[in-house]
Amino acid sequence: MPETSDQREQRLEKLTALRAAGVEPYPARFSCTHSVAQALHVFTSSEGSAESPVVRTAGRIMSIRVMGKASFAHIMDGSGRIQIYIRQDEVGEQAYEFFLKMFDLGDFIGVEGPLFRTRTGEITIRVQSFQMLAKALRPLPEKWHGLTDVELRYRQRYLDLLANERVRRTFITRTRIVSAIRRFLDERGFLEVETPILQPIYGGAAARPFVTHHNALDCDFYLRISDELYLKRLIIGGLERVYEIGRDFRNEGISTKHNPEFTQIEVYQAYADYHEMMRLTEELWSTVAHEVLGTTTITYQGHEINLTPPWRRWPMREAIKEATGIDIAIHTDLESLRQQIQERRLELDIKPTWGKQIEELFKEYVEPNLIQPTFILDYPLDISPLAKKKPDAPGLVERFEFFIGGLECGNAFSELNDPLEQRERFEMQWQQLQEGDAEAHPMDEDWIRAMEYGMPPTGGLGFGIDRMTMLFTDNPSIREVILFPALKPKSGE
RNA sequence: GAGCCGUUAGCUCAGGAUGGUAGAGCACCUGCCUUUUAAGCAGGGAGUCGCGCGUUCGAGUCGCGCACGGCUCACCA
Repeated sequence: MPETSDQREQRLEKLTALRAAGVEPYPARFSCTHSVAQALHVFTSSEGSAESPVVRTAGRIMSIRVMGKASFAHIMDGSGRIQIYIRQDEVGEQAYEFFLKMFDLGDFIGVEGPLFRTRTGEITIRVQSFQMLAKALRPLPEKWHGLTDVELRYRQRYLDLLANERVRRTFITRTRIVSAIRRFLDERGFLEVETPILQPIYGGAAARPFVTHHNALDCDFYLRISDELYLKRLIIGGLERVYEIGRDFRNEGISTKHNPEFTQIEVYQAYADYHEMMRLTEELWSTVAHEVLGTTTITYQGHEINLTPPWRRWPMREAIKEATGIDIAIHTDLESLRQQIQERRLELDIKPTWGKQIEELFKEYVEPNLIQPTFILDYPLDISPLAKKKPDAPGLVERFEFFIGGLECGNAFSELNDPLEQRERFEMQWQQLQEGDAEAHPMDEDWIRAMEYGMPPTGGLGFGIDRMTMLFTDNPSIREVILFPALKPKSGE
């Protein structure tokens, strides 16, 4: 083998040599009797009996230690990692030489042989025969430090998953969370449904959409910013408990808490109100935590957080009053609210409406301190065009958001089901759109028409699966819980 | 969009204030080694120092611009 500098070149030469020797480096199949985890288990449970079990298993070579006429290696499959032991006198001189010359870290190998325990106590396969299952042409990340370069980890997530056990666990947990949510809702009679991602009018949230074009129809579509208005059409249609887990798209800045595409669940239940949705929320989160993590206490960024119901219910009015001294039930117009902010010398951006100003006040002075699970109740009407008015509370709606670990996790309300009022709300939004608010809700005549056929009282809830996963896996950035987070393409690629 | 920081071998990182032949560990190649496990020992190969322009006799190092990334802020139900 000529010496070349490039490891890929060297491996390509091995590939050629394999084929020249009549060995297919990418065979179609290899039948295993055991996964790696099963092999370990079968040995443990048979230890002490006369015959040691023979297994046939496969995996990726993660380390090799050559000691002359015998070698050790570790192989890894999806279930775990096991050591293999290859001896020249066991497999023959030629086969042993073949192993040394042709196999590299990263290659997939199939092995067969009895299990034993080494002098240091590690369960090991004593290889009697082995086979190349797939040749790797590029070297793996470093075995000790793994892969730490954040950009490489995101752009080549497969390497991150290979090298970093914690990352693997995070994404397995994410999948289990979603399964547990489905189980929870299915058991309670909710139907999982699918609604359009390409929508002629976007809505259900305040956000700027992505626009795309349909060639055959020659018209623009928006990628949905939420599922809300379609799911509520299903409520009108008599599907009284529905949910959807799916991707939403918002054309906004990227941060540790925002990815332009993210996964949200939305749940709607006829004849429920927002109090009912609070009970559903705390029940769901604590049940899922218990199923996935085995506990309802999580640790997030150094905070111990208890998800056991009931969670704190805190009206926004009281929260703001406690944090700033301002009573929004007294200062019910923008002018007097601003005056209060000025008098108290609060550092705050100026917002164009009463509701937005309150929201700003809340975000600045209350939200960062909401570590234990908290429902914040009763939001300003002008930032909630789809929620039902709260009786005897002018300017407020029956809406809550919930916060855990300082993260805004979800949003819910008693759904507005009065079609005439819905029209007025949209007209208010249209006014804000005229005044330059790019996130104001667009008028949706088709939605109003649907509601005019009669919509039962309904509770609706939405929350982010990504942020839930962040909390459950103690990750501070949303990119750590999305397999392939949005990144700018490198120029030239 | 703004500020700060980062980008050196396949990977993890030194070097950079003070400009003068580009370094380490892992990985790779050669040799020795039949219970090792971050195996060991001896030897060896490997670089567009992110890209471009400039200053200089000379730039990984200094200056300017650009790209990508991270954090903070802005934006964001």
